[in-house]
Amino acid sequence: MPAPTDNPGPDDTSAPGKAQEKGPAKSEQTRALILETALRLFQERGYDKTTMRAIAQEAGVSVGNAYYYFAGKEHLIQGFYDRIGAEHQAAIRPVLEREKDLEARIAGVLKAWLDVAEPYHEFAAQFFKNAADPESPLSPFSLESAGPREEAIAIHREVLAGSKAKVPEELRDVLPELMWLSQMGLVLYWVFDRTEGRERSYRLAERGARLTTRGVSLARFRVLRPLVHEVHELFTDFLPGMTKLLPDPGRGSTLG
Amino acid sequence: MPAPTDNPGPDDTSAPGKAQEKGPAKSEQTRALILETALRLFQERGYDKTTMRAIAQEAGVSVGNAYYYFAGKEHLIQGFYDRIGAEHQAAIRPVLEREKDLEARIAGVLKAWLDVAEPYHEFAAQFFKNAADPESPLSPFSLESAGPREEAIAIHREVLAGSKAKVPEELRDVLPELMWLSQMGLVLYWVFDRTEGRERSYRLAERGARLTTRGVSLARFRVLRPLVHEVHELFTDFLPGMTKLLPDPGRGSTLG
DNA sequence: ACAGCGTTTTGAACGCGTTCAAGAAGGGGT
DNA sequence: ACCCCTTCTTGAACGCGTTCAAAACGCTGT
Repeated sequence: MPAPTDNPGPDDTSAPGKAQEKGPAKSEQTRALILETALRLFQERGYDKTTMRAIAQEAGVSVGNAYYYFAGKEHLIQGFYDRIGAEHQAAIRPVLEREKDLEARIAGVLKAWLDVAEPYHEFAAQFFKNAADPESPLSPFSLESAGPREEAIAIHREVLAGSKAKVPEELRDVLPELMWLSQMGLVLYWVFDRTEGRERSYRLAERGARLTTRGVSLARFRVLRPLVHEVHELFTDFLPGMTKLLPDPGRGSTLG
Repeated sequence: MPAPTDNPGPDDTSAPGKAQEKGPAKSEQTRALILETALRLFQERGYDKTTMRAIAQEAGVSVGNAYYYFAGKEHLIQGFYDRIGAEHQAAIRPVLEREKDLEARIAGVLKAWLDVAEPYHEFAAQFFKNAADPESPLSPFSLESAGPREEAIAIHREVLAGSKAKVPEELRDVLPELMWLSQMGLVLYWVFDRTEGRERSYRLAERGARLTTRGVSLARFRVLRPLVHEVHELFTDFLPGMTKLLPDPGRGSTLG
């Protein structure tokens, strides 16, 4: 367990001093300074070799101050998630406008992710370690990541909606989530990928896009009804419930 | 990075003193003692709350001594992997002899795993953290895990071979690996599963078994040819290569 | 100016994983 | 017996993430 994150300070993504009415508090500047410094050092030296002391010193603050704003070292890499997410959103815009073919759209979105994530590959493993930990708020499945996750799924919804492909009724709801899940698979593969320029990951993205497209277009055949139904059931039952698997996040007042 | 694992001491799973000709060296006893103590304490107090100092003290040795036998704290949990693997092998024997129906065989094997793994669920997350790290030898995809991984895949091969289901030529080779991969998916789900008695994981196992079975039996239809071909290609191309994605493990003598 | 109070900042201290130089044990070989 | 070499064992020391009591700061009301 990293830490209960019950700091007295403002939590991640929360506003500065709440009693404040004025502009961007000094607090936000300090917070940003620490974050920027951390991300820079992570990129320069790698995650493990960047110490909290170094971050603090380089930012011109004390160690304790860093912990006032961030619950722990791993919370600093949340900044990378956000950054990648934002860059990805920007990168796919032209792709989704240009391409109308489903396969091209999927491949485009996936490859765009690989593109923007490339600079961070070196320590991607590091945040994957935390990602696999159900306790960690950094896990893509965690409640805390619900926002970014929804955004990512929305991308796939748009990929699907903007294409001319005919998607069977039954799949329409779950498919985006399924595509997101397979994207997580790609990410996992990518993390392990040591090939030059992440070449194999790009090829996997292409193949995955093709496979998905074929699957979708075949899904309307009669023989596949039971299979499609099965897939649909499995993912409606188990995917949305994933976050619910985690312990209830402190139901303070149960109204009873 | 945990540590280069180039200790002077005997490596995991290696014989004791090599110059020795005699029986089970004292060394092996010490090693086993430390391991047993560690596993016991992990189970009693959880992984994080068990310190190396406590393990050493409880085992009646010094901290340094533990590090002589094990490259690091996380290497101690390798013992759990082995234990689970062995217990699983034993647990599936009756299942594979009794059941001849493919779906029942798959479900049986998966549920058997959930059964034997249950006592370790509490800190399963901990070893999953390492598992997602490509650098870690504990990752199920790592070269170091090739042995256990092959064993696990062999189980699925046997599941398939011993059933009366007709498996299309093209899938016969890759299917066991695919089933193993989906098993890893189940394990991931299980790690996150907080429901009573891991109830949802069991249901997912059942559903997964059904889905796989349906998929296999449908795979012989004509319309599905391209899809099956796609799946086959994707997994022959990318799955076996996974370990190859990792950096070459010191190619000492390249024979040329 | 001053007191009161929330917010922000500090840095010493703690606990833990890990390392390492030094020593103890156990055998041959002479 | 003695030396020498490998194998094993020790525990102090190091580095790092993290905590916490105390101080500094900034603001508002009087």
